[in-house]
Amino acid sequence: MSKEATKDALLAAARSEFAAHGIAGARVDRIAERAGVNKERIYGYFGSKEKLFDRVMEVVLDEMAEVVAMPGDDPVEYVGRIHDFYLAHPELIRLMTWESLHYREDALEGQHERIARCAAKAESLAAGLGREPSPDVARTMMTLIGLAAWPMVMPRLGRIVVGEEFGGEEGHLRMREHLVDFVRAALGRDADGGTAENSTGSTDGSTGNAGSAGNAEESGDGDAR
Amino acid sequence: MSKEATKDALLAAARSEFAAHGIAGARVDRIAERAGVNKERIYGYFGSKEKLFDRVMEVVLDEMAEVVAMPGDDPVEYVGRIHDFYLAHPELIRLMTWESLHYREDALEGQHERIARCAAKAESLAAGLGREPSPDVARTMMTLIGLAAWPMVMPRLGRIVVGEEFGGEEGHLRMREHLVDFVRAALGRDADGGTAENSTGSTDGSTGNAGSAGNAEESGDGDAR
DNA sequence: ACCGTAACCAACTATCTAGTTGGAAGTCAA
DNA sequence: TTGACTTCCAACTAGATAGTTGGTTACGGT
Repeated sequence: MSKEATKDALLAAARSEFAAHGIAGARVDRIAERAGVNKERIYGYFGSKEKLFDRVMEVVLDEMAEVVAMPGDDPVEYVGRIHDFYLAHPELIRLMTWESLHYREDALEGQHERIARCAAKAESLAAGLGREPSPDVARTMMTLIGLAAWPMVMPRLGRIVVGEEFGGEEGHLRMREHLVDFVRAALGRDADGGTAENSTGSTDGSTGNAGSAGNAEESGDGDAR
Repeated sequence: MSKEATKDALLAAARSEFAAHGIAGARVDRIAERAGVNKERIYGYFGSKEKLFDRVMEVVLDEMAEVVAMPGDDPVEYVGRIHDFYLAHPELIRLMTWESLHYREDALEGQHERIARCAAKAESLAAGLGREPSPDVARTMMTLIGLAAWPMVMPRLGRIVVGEEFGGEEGHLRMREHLVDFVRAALGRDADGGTAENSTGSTDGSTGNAGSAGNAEESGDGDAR
């Protein structure tokens, strides 16, 4: 096994382990075992458990930036898309959440580039909104990401607030529709986007929009907790 | 020291410890020490570290329900209010977050009553929105909570997306305004009172037209499942 | 005072865990 | 082959940690 392959195996194993148990809960022995590599390699290549976590997070943050990329021409459907992605890749959002709890002020490697890249994305969103790039557009982007991710971040709260029907495939679909509608209203986009459906200020039909959404799921990514 | 006082001291200490370090990261010795109580009492009264965490969470969830209570007559300012509360009580949101990562399907004690109580709140929100209580109103409530909490849940993401100015008192204030505007637009409530002078100026665009948008949707076929 | 019950605690233990060590097995060049 | 270098690993260690134990102190009734 080459050096790189070993490192990759460790990173992949660490990713699952950290996603499932967080930093404190993760066990280096489990990581090594799952990677089929001797534990000592973790220290040889990464230095410590925590540094390994940081390396994992750097990759994850980049992926995150990738996903969140290109709000494209339709900020509304954008939210649906992110939502679906998070739903299909729970471990991504779990890692983000662990990281946020760990949150130390000192930046992760490459933070600066990530910020820069993100600024580019915000420009794209600004274009989609027909506005100039500005901190406020960036805040909108932050908010859209939050809306899409929230149901997956706080499942128990969801069950408390929404009730039993929060969960399940059906529940997720309903939530998705709700989010898309919410954002549509917030951004004041009455169907100007190419979507076929009539925006209907007046409720009723409801379902119409969800259909337009282009696929929803695609379950992938095993790694359940 | 009476039994109750000891238990309370332990719960309070546990709350800080768990908020700071999570379940796996928390140390029972630290909890006992901070409570000024012998560690063994934790096992005597609560059974285990994990059960202690559950007890803490039951209290926290109740508080959460309390805060989230009474959307009252103005759903828009409601979001600002929750936002401020979370900002002022970070440990509450941290505990919620740890818990969500821990998430085991089996409900915490009293989950049912919490759900019931929350349903009552949703009714209040429905009234504020001028709509009938429905699962969709509950979803709106979930979304509003998410909007208010998101910046505190994902500070690092905030810094990446929004940039340096995300943090600090100024940053929080800006975010708050943004959120309130966003919700106002989404719920189609024109500004009544003199809230929020629009600092960013950005705001305007949406508010106007969004008013028309009115409500979002109500799913036709009642409840699934 | 006496007794039973319940709160309390110092010290202990069995286990677990991050991190280390010293050397074996490959790799490549001369 | 030799020798320098790198990747790899089984076994080890020092310290931490959740959970126990056995006994002591406070308390409330009779």
